[in-house]
Amino acid sequence: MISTRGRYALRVMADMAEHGQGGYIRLDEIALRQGISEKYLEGILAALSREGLLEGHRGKGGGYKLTRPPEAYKIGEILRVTEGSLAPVACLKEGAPACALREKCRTLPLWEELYGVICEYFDGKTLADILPKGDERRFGSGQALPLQAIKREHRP
Amino acid sequence: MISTRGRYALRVMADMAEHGQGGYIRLDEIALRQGISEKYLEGILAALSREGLLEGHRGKGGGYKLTRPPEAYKIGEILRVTEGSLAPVACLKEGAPACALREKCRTLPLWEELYGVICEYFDGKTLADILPKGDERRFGSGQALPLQAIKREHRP
DNA sequence: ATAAAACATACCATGTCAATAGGTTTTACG
DNA sequence: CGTAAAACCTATTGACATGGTATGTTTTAT
Repeated sequence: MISTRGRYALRVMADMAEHGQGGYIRLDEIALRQGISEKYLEGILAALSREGLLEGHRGKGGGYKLTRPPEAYKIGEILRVTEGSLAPVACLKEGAPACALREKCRTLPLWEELYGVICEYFDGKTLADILPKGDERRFGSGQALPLQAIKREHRP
Repeated sequence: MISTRGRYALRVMADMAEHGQGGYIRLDEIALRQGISEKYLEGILAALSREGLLEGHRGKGGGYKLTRPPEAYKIGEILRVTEGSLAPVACLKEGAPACALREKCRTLPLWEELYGVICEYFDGKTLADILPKGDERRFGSGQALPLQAIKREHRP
């Protein structure tokens, strides 16, 4: 199951895409809007920042901002950073101890296929897909360069 | 994430389809073959029995057996009985407290669609789909139970 | 110099999971 | 009958994750 960590992350990223005009957004502002505990949110944004999905700026006037246009964030990417893994069963997680019955297991193929379905689902959608229709905010550079390519990549 | 409860349930149902010839199979036999704690398995089989997916018979010569042919068990059904719900997020579970931001939530449609994908996946497969190819065991033709044969088959 | 903000670390309360323990009923069979 | 075999039932445990809190430290604009 997807925990609040990943769900909050998605909501917050969407919030930033909607409310950020290219400038930094303060954490407490986001927490207030989304009804999330400030301190708890800190840990989530820290992880997203560490992995480069967000850029944090310290000190007065600081905050966080997106580093890419919404179309360039795969939902799966955001969830993996915050949830760790999207594997539906423990034995498919990275670093999981090899199952002794692996070869005989009747259900392993089932989980593997489901894992594929889930990844396809989450990697086939971007942050832009969960924004209100027509919310095409211009970002810093505003270059169209990667946009169509990205869209084509994920929307066959 | 699917816990061991649901995963064990599937493996055990498959085991019973493979090794039961219409007769009752003792719990400890299954636990041994599948490498599952006997006592833990008790609780799982009890639930499946309570919901009518299995029939339990007490006393000497008792055990469990399937109540239908494998094709008639949807994977989703087995998992729901043992896992409780297949909802990918807490807010979609039955009896979950209504989310205050439900109407504004950017991510709710995402979870709802995923929930649909998961249900489709699990309800589109049956127990027969995880059995070895060509394993069309007769049911109801209750031949005498070859328990010794089973034991010999699986003890190296 | 100061205040605002991100960043970092440790802690806690709760709940679930997997497993175990110790019993009670039911049933076949000699 | 009596007995052993089996399912059934209830409670407890230890480990772990989750969601959240507390208490700082660094950086930065003014």
